[in-house]
Amino acid sequence: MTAELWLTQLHENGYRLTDARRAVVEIVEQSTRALTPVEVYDLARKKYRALGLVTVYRTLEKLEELHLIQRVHQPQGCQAFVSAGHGHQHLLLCQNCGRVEFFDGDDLDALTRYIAQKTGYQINEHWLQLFGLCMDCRKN
Amino acid sequence: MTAELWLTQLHENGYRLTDARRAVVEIVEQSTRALTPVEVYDLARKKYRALGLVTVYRTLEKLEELHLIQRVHQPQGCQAFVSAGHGHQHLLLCQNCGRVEFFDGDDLDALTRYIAQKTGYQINEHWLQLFGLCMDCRKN
DNA sequence: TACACTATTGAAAATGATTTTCAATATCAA
DNA sequence: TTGATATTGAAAATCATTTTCAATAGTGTA
Repeated sequence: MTAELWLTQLHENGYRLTDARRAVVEIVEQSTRALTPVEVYDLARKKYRALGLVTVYRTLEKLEELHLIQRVHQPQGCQAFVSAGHGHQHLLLCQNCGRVEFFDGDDLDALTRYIAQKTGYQINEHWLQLFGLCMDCRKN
Repeated sequence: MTAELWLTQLHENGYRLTDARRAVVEIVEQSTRALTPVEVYDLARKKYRALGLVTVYRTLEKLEELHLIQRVHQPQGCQAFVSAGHGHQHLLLCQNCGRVEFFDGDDLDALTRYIAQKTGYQINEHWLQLFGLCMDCRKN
């Protein structure tokens, strides 16, 4: 159960463990889709009715700060978060159901070196994201 | 003067040419940085005082629809637009001054095929963006 | 276990970004 | 030149996010 690990992380970083945080963590950790704050709010309130939307925002902020979740950029908007992969990974998104997959194994070094040389930029970082249809969504 | 071309594009697509649109187009077309709607508004109002912010939004919407500009996604936010490159190109952003460069010549086919095979996804699209420091900003 | 300190909470209000509504105006084809 | 109508800016409405604040709950300590 990784939700426990997330809570441990929060605790080890000086944050208190509350029912509100537990509810948010449980929802976000086990989702295979990126969720917006309002979606998290709606889902987490099934576990903890008294939860406030503001607390969802605040909890997501902390989870992002601890690199447990990451923001997902999509053509439709950039407000959603998913549980973050480990190490340097990239996202593969299903355009139909929103399912998120991670992958690594990209080797952009050659490209990066080429572009750096051609443009004179010092390149520090890259974002790579693939979009498509997951196995399930291809079946219709 | 590409601004003229943009106006022609607008006209050919059934949109009228107005002073407001001319001012917005001129600003966005010649900028090397991504600009937010408010930034466009402030700059364009130097050319056309009566311009309204709403018209900026509406004009940006049309320019995006015609693929003359594109939205730029950054860690700080995703509200800014730049003039779009031709064909399939990617962005290289200066983390200091915001300057935007285009590049192509990425070959992600091998990676894409590999990920498709490994995950069962049908991959339709990819986003690749590099971040770094431009020549000028490296000098300090 | 009880306590005290203070981080955390939810509600309401404030802010910021974007969209809608609407009556006045400007564009453009005829 | 004119008339149909696309476009405009202002104000209001909406949606997302942040701030404020007093009440409450978590945590380490006694």
